[in-house]
Amino acid sequence: VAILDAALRGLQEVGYANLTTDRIARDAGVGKQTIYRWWNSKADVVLDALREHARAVETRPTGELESDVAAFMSSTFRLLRGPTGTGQVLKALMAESQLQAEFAPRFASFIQGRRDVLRSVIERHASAHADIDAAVDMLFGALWYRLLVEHAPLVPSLARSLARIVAHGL
Amino acid sequence: VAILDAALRGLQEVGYANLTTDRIARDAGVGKQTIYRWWNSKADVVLDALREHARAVETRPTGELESDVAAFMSSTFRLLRGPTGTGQVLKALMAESQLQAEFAPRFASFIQGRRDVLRSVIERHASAHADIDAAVDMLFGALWYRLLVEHAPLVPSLARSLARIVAHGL
Amino acid sequence: VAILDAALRGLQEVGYANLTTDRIARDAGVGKQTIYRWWNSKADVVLDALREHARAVETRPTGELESDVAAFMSSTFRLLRGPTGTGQVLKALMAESQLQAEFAPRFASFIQGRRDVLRSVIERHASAHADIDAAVDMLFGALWYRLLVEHAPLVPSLARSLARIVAHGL
Amino acid sequence: VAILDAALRGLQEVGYANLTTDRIARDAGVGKQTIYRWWNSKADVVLDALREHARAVETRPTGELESDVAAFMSSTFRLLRGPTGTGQVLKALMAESQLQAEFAPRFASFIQGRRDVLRSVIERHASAHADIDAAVDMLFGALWYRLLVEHAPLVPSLARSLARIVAHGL
DNA sequence: AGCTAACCGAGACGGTACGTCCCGTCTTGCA
DNA sequence: TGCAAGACGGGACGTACCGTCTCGGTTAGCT
Repeated sequence: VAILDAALRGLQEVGYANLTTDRIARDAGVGKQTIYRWWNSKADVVLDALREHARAVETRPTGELESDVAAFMSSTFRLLRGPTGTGQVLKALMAESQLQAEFAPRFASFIQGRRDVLRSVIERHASAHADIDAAVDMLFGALWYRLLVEHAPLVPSLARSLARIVAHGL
Repeated sequence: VAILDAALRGLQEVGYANLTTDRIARDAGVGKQTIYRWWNSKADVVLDALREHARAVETRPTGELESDVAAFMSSTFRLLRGPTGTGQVLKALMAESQLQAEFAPRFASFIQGRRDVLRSVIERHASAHADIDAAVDMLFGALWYRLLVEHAPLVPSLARSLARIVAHGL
Repeated sequence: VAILDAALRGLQEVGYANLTTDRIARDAGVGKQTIYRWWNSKADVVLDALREHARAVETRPTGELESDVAAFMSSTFRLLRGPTGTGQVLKALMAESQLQAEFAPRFASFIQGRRDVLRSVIERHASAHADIDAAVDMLFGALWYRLLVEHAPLVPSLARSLARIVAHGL
Repeated sequence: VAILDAALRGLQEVGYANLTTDRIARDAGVGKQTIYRWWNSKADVVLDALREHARAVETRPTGELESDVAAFMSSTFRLLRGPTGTGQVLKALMAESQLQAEFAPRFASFIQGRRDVLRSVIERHASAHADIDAAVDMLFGALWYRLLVEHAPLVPSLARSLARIVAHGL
């Protein structure tokens, strides 16, 4: 509702770190208590506000494991680098989930949702005995690792490299 | 010095999130100012306190890429799961580096040190045109991903799976 | 009605200061709105709940000013020290009337009622030119002063002392 | 210090009921914590801010009980009606001491200080066996009663009436 | 040996955000 | 249709830490 909108607006204006509960409340024209009634912390609000963004990543199958994976990763990269600052927000949520124990499970379930999508993409092609979990961890792991450490950008060529290695390695 | 000891002690007693500068100062029998004279935040103190732990991961080369990588990853996993809570602290530092912009570069350089070690392990065997950066990102990425999200533990069998996929995929 | 009962029950269980409108409503099995429809604040509810208690103080005239006054004051003291906590509640209402401007006139009219009773007791005996208002203020004043400050209890001997001074002084 | 000044300023600008801890802190250019470090509530701050005002009431003895008492009461009335709003603030403090149990003893000791002054005035003349406590209660009682209920103002003629009754009654 | 200067513990300080509490009003859904 | 139930906007509260700033006592070095 208005609270989620206010949260997104605040994220773009001042960034997650400077986003306060008071600010969201004021922007949304809402009492602080109303926020605490429905969520446990600003992290939960932001996670909710973000959920719909994530749905945007969809790929239709081609015939090949490598190209499917490359397409999926590319599409995700694009979202994260996009103008909505989704990447920056996800970084902050990952951080919050480390520091606020009670937020962690809710964030983990969001992550699990993404894993399931990628897993189903791989399962379309992979042999049954392959270690798909490890592959998913490597793909998303590389993504998160670059996102968090920022030693290098999430460029399309990386998506292709990752896809190639996994496709050959499985 | 005594400050680093107090920091480590505090980490094990209350965890990173509940560790405050005041607490470290009191535990170390030191004025807060003395801490700020040498470090910029508790994250820097903890990073310093941690640096020596990381040096423990060393592997001597065998003849094979796959087994070298598996050994390196296994050894790292062991450290992270160890009784000193190194894994937990690293998670918290990664989190802090997202929320405190000025800490990020110092943490990134710590990360880069680890990358360099793994990279040199791979370079002993890989062909020159292989995408080693992507491989390193996948290996460390998978590690961090599991460490942060905790959807599955860092078991030795994962180390072997990761090594196999990378060795075949490169 | 049930609301007044719930208010009295609440007063004895948690005291005036911790009595909230929500609590009265919940205890009475009533919507908060229903309370606000008939009263302006919890102070008004409590004042209503209290009114009947006050009627209990009645004295029949003897022949003497001093003994009539002593009897009236004694009787009032007895009520205030009684097991219903009337004294405690009155203190709280006096407090509320200081902090909530719109409640003050309603409380003042309650007070005026008591003044009228005492005044008529004195007028039975006093000479017309005596300053009865001052006497009433002194008598009730001493009562309220001890009630509010609690530097000493409202014992019967005080009632006699007050009556003696006023009777001789007028 | 600056906090007490800010409190007094705030009292005159918005009155006790609308005076908030945040406001005092902001006006004084001070962190809220600093206030809570030295006082327990805004009531304590205000009580402190007020203490010096009270010292202003001093009377030198004449030869007569009645005139001494009348002078003391008159002088006190003048202070309470004065332009600093001392009377209004005292009302609010009396109210607070009813609603905040832990403030009550501190306020009571302030009250006791005033009692001691009046008592010593009376003791200069009164016979040893007279009930001076009752007299003090009546005098200050009448004062507080009118101050709190506001059924009539604290005019000098009242001071004279009270003094006469007490002087004749003792 | 005495005097001075640097250092450092202790912790008060200005400041910001937090999460809770209660108020008095507004909305919903059952009877 | 009326009322219980309770969500809501609002705003003060008291607490927790942050990073900076005094304040004294101690110590080390210089005279």
